[in-house]
Amino acid sequence: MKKVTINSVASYAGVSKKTVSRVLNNEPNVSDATREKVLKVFKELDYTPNPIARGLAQNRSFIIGCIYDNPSKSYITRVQTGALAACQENNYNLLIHPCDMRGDALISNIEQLLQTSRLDGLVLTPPFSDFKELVDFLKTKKIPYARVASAVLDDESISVRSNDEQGAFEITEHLIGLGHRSIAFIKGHPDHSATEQRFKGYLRALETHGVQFNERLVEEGNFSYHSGVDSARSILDLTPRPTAVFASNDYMAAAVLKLATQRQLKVPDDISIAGFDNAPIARHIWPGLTTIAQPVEDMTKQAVTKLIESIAQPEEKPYQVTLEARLITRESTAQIK
Amino acid sequence: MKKVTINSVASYAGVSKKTVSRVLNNEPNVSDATREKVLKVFKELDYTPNPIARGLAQNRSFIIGCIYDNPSKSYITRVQTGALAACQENNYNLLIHPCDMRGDALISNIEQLLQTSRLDGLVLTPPFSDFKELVDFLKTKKIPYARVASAVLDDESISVRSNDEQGAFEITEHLIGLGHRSIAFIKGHPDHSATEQRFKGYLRALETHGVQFNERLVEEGNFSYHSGVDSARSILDLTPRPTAVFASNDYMAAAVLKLATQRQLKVPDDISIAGFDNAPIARHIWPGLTTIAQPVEDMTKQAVTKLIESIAQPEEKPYQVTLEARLITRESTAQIK
DNA sequence: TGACATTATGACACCGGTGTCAGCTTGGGA
DNA sequence: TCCCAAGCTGACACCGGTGTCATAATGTCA
Repeated sequence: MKKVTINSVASYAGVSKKTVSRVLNNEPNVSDATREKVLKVFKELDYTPNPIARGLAQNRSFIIGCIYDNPSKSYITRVQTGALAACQENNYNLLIHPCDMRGDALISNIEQLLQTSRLDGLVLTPPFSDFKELVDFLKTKKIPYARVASAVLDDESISVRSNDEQGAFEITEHLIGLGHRSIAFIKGHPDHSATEQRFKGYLRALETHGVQFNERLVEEGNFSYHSGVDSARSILDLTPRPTAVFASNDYMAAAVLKLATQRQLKVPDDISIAGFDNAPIARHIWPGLTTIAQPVEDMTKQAVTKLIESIAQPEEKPYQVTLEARLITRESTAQIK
Repeated sequence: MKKVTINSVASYAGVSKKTVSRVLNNEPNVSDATREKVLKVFKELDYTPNPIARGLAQNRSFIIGCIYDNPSKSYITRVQTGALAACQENNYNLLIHPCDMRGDALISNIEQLLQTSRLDGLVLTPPFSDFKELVDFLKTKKIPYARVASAVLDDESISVRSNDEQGAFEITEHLIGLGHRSIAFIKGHPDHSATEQRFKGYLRALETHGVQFNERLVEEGNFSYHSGVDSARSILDLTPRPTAVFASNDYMAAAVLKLATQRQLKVPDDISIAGFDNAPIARHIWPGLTTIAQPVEDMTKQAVTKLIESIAQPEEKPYQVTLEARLITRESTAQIK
């Protein structure tokens, strides 16, 4: 079984390479008869163009990079799912690149990645979506990029987000509606812009409903389960104990639930717990977590689709979209007793 | 800023392209003086070879594909971590390709993938690791592949596994040691070879310790949380109720725990629960799950490293290794009352 | 019917590497 | 001193596509 290349197709069809190339790329100026003939040969010879050769000629790799530094594995999985969907539709590949947000070497690490892999574009997921230094670097290097779940839509680039502030507002409002007035809050990782957004939503809900803000009820977390345990300890030790806890993601909420249960507290009877993200764990534990569902796959898919479009036609075409988040109530929150 | 290519390096250093290529690939027959000179120019010009051009010349893509169809996201994440580690060390990229194990189109789907992406090799993760049809296909196509967590080491290929049977034996033995004699078992997905292995370990432990096997205690699951819920329902409805449940993975074990808790059963006082895999959820819930930890990252890393080696030097070099699994006891199992 | 615009096609260079092979240096042994 | 093997180097083709430009074929209009 010999390799089928553009040359074999050309000679078999009795046309030049270039004509075959034209047919391949749906270029104009090919007569219908010739196009038909070549297409038929494609079928007969079962021809697939070699993306590497094409990449060399066009100085493209047909690979999109996705960088992340996120403690939430389920979030990453969802991002990958969305990105893969977009890539598959456009015959792109996805290169995943976990890296360390903090290290000094970050920028040079990314530069290295771009150099060696010749990526056509980069998807920035939290916390990189709002990492100004990196974004500026990509801008000057003219590397196409798209941002997922960035806090703000402030530039001419591609950015798809969901409304974290509004989500946090709604879930806090839900707790207030259940009669809670002492609602603890666990913040996320300071590098993530979502952290501030979710906190803002919490504050706005308190204010809207005339609930006094109490800064002793706020704990610093970092989105990891472990940090949730620490925060939970502080919160459960408070006297009077808050009647509800809103953690900035489900892992930390799960940690609160675990510690509360260990301490013989009944959830939601003794304390209500709410999370954020609708991670799998939110429905894998008892009681299930009330949380906010974000369309992570959809966000990422849109971002990557637009990114690939912008690679093909590099006019500056901003695409800035905010998708809605949705409250999901489960058993972990209830009317105050 | 102009692109730095092998040509610029060559003319700058005053040697031929080929000599630069020799230095790049550490080939012999380059004088030390020349080598030094070229290496210096590499630094000065900050040269990085273009993997696409190299790929075209050598008919390689420097991309490894990883295919999976696994309900356990955390397992996939761990596989990716291991595979990425090996890839990064060898300047390879990882292409992830979720696909449907059952569909008729599987083989042609994979064929399509290989055609369009020109992968250099494939990592088969469960359930594909033991999918004979696919393995045979790859063999005839002479596509290098490595198998992760396959049930058996029976051929001349690359295969890294951990000892599922022994792990299941140990955890069952642990339960027997705690006084349990009525131990329910939830099987995994029939397509996964681990399913049978774990069941065998369970049986062997019963036999070794003279515990009568009772087939009514065995439920069919499929590794998903949801299937765990169904199995849990049947098991908890049994009279007399078993005093322990061993689920073939942690998600199903978590489902048993959730249902038991919903039904006001105390774990482990009323019923002990054990899982398998040491997934994150095993320590994120209360009580934490007693389980078997497998070196998934390490397995995958070894497999991919060997795979890349075998691509570079395609002599038939089997690499068949079994790593050990480890019992982790947490709060979900206890002495029978 | 002739002049000219438009469409269709192919020859050829090029992308940035690697493989082959020939030619030039060296050094060691006869 | 001469010969030959081994070491070093470069010229050139090649991998499989795409871009540029010249040319051939066709159509249009006066």
